[in-house]
Amino acid sequence: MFQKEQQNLANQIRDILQDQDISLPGELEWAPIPFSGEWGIATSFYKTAALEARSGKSVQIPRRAEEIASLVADKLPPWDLFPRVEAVNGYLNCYFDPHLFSARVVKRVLSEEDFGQGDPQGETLMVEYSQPNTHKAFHVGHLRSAILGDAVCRILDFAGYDVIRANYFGDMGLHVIKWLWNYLDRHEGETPPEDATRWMGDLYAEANRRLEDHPELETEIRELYGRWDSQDPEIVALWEKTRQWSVDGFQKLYDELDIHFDRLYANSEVEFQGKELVDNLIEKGIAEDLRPDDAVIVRLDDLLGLKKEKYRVLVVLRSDGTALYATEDLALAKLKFEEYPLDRSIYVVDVRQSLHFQQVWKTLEIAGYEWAERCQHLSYELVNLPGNVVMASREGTVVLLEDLIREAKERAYQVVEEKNPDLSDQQKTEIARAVGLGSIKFPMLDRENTRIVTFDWESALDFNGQAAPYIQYAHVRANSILKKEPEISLEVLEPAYDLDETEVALIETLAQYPAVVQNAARELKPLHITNALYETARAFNAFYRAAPVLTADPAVKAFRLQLVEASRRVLCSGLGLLGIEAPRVM
RNA sequence: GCCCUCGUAGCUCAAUGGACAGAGCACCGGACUUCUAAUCCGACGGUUGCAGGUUCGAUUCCUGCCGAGGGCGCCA
Repeated sequence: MFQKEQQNLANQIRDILQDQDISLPGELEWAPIPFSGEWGIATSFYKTAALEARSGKSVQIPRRAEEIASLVADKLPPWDLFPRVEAVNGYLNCYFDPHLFSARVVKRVLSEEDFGQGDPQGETLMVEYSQPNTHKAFHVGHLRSAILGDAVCRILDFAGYDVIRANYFGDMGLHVIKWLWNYLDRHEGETPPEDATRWMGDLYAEANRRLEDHPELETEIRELYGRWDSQDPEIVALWEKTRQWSVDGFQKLYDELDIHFDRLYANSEVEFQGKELVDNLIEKGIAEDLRPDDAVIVRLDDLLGLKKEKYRVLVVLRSDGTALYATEDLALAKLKFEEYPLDRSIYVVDVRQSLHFQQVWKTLEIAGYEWAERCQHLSYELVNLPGNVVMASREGTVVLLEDLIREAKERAYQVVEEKNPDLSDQQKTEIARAVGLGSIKFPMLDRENTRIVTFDWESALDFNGQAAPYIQYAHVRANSILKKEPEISLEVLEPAYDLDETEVALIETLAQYPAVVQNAARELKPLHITNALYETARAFNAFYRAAPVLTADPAVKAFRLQLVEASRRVLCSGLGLLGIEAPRVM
């Protein structure tokens, strides 16, 4: 957050080096000084020395880097912001004046409406995530896309991008037909109970079991699919009604998780457009129509003249003319760019569909849609059960989301009861929700997207250590101090006392928050937020232990209260970016 | 066969190509008359899968191998 100071410093260094006929290889790169208790920024001159070496001078790079660093350290004029400058190992360490800078950081956090919020980037992004299938259960395996996509949207939005949140329902396909068949056969006239999504899933599982036991019933399925294709009004009406049951059920879950969307797409919506697009591909000679014996295919590698197989062959329409997922995805990609002025279109979908998306977008690119290259797959690994069991609705190896949420809240409630029995029941319930949901979301966000999450109850509901409750608790601690001193001045004065090292460390993490937000947005990685937030919480806890606030001398107290408020804001803001609530009490 | 991802402490995971590779969990030993101990402090723990290469410098980039998982024309 000291870009201006860095720039000034960099300019001075550039001048000094120019006088010596030394040229920089590019912009100087600054990083925080990595030693604990030390506070400032550092840059190194290895690249500068390496540039000299490459230009023909015979220099030993490490020694030369050291030389340059010392030279700069000697010539740099004294500056109140950086009272101490030293050259070590080819690095130039510029130490902040702790009083000046701490005041500046705290002042900035307190003066801004939303500290860390980025300037408008002038880029419009669509993020598609969650993508549940109607007429099926919603289980823990589906959760990562929803939680990851939601966090990415929150981060992008905060970082200054214009974000459109999209969902894409799988509301038609073989699974839906199976469900409708079983419903008509066994459950006609029934309406869903309170827990509609579970019931929808149960009926789907029942349909699968029946078909497995009696494969001959497949003919009935095909017959029913035919009635759908010919838009038999009775079937269409039933589909619309039952589909809504699922959609309403999903909405309840999304509300519970505080996950929301701006635009709901459905594959039934793009089925027809997809077929049209395929016709168009055939006309252009991009797709080969091999019907009725074979499907409609796009030979991507041949079209691109690739010798080694890379994109392979994409089937864009079944031989009987019915639509595939690919058919619909072609149309959906196009529809998104027609509806919105998108700079990028991001798909939060698991890694197994990686090739599929490469194929779809490459096909569109060949067809001349210039926006196709602005489609991006944010792939993530699956959520497994212990023993490397993949969740599958058909095999019954699932943990239902409803169950997970209920259990998480129950366990959190028990802990609140134990820690804080005097709270009202309503308060306990609210805390249990915040902590329970946080403990579900955090494990999906605090690791690389490309890593498999192994879900087990024990670790998901372990409220200790590097997890959401740790951060929430730090927030609670800040609040409990502020509760006792509700009137704090936002006029930040330079602290007129020797700062405790825990204060310096805490202020350091606060100062880095805006840069972390930008980095997380740029790389689409909520992991950067969880890391930074954990560091802030840890620094706050250390401060909390070492530096008394309420009992301190008035001048010390005044500044520390402001620091507590600044910390509280950053903790709350960061949790918000993850879609996790920051309770005031717990 | 081709392609993708992963391999770091006993376990789960971090680390813009930079300074001694860091946390949590587990185990062991400490700290509540305090702004709430859902906390903190200490100890233990490493040939970053292996072998090369690029670089002043590699956990990070490249190549090969080993191991795990995943994908590859009418599922989504």
